[in-house]
This record gives sequence, structure tokens and C-alpha cells, in this order.
Amino acid sequence: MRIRTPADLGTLIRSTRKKLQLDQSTLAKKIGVSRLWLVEIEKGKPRAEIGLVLRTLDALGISLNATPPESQSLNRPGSTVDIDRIVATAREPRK
Amino acid sequence: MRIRTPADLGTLIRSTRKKLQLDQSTLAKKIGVSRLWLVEIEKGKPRAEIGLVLRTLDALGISLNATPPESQSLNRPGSTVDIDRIVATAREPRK
DNA sequence: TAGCAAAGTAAGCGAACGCTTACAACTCGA
DNA sequence: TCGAGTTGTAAGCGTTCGCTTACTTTGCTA
Repeated sequence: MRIRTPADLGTLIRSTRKKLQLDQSTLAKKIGVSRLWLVEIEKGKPRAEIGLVLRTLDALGISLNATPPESQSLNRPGSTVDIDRIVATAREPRK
Repeated sequence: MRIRTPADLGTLIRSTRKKLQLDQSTLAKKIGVSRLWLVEIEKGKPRAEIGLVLRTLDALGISLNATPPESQSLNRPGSTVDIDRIVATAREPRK
């Protein structure tokens, strides 16, 4: 599935955890984080550490693949990247 | 390319930025972060915010796709997830 | 319905975040 | 070689992190 937001990641992590029939305490212990951290992540916490998120995906056996822009344009004629539009939806105020 | 660590992301972001012929100040301004933040990210800062990292990928036109464990086992017979090994390489001490 | 396990919420701590400003070092083209 | 542009490093600020501990709420099975 396509990952665009922290909420996408949270949903993916939660659904995969449930599929593997793990509870939050068990997974948290295996990753090496607190159960509270996992609760926040599954809810889509935007400011969590990228390193911990990648370890969580690793612990669940989820692999992450990045596709650079030129591969996309080759695969999808007419698909362009609107950088200015992305910047227009500027980072939401903190808190 | 497969993303496993914050350093993988940093390398990808830097090489894509150079391919698009953008300098750090220009990209940082478009993302809505400081140039210093981008410097740290390209060096593989493990504790950066996941939300800002996803926006950076978005700004560069890089798409991220997650593959759950069962898809992998279907596609790659014999491929197993060693959760215990992952936990064994526990999170490095902070700082 | 009841009880247990799992998940959600809250508070306060020490540590690190991303920021701005300033400057040093590097790269590259003329 | 020189100079402009780019990148790297540093300090201190206000804010937020992830943690532990404790408790509440929810979900599910008997």
C-alpha cells in the first residue's frame, strides 16, 4: 500500500500487528519501545522518530520501497509532481 | 530501492535532490523546513520527525510503498521474518 | 452479566528536537 | 588562483519527545 502520511503508517502497523495476532505489549517489547509509544504511533503521531518507525516496520516484517520520480513518469505518462502544490499545503502548525 | 534505515532515506533524498538539480536551501524552503534540518536528514538523522520525512519524499516526487509480510512470503518462498534477531539488535543508546 | 486482558489516557522527567543566526569549509567555473 | 555559491558546523532557545507509573475504559469470552 502507498504510504503518504503518519496516519497511513499507523493504520498499516496496527492492522499488521492484529493480523499477526500480537498485542501492543508484546510488539512493543520486541521493538524495544514503550507500549505508550506504540499506542501513539498507531494513532498516526506525526512527530515520532523515523528510526523507531522503521524498526517497527522491520519487526512486523513489512518492507518499504521507494520509487524515485523518473520511474513514475516513465510508468505513468502524464503523471507530474506538483512541488508547488505540496508546499502550498505547508506544514501544519506544531501542537 | 529498499528503505531499511534513516541513512537509506538520507542517501535517497540527497541523490534525488541532486538529480533534480535543487540546492539545499531551495528544497528546504519548498518543504517548509530549515536548511539545517535537511543537512541532518541527508546525513541519516535517526530521530527526525516521520511527518517531515514523508513531506520531503513527497516534495521530491518519491513514492513509498509498503509490502506486508504475507505478500513477501508468497512472493519469496523461504523468506522468513526473524523478529527475535531484529530485537537483538536493540535500539542504540540515545545520544 | 462478570471478569480478565488489552487498549486508551494522564502527569512529570531528562533528553533531543527544529529553529535562527553566524561563521567556516568546500566545490566549481571563469 | 579567485570568488561566488553551496554545504557543513556550532550555540542557545522554546517545544516536544519517549519514558515510567498509574489508572480508566473497552472488548471479548465464559
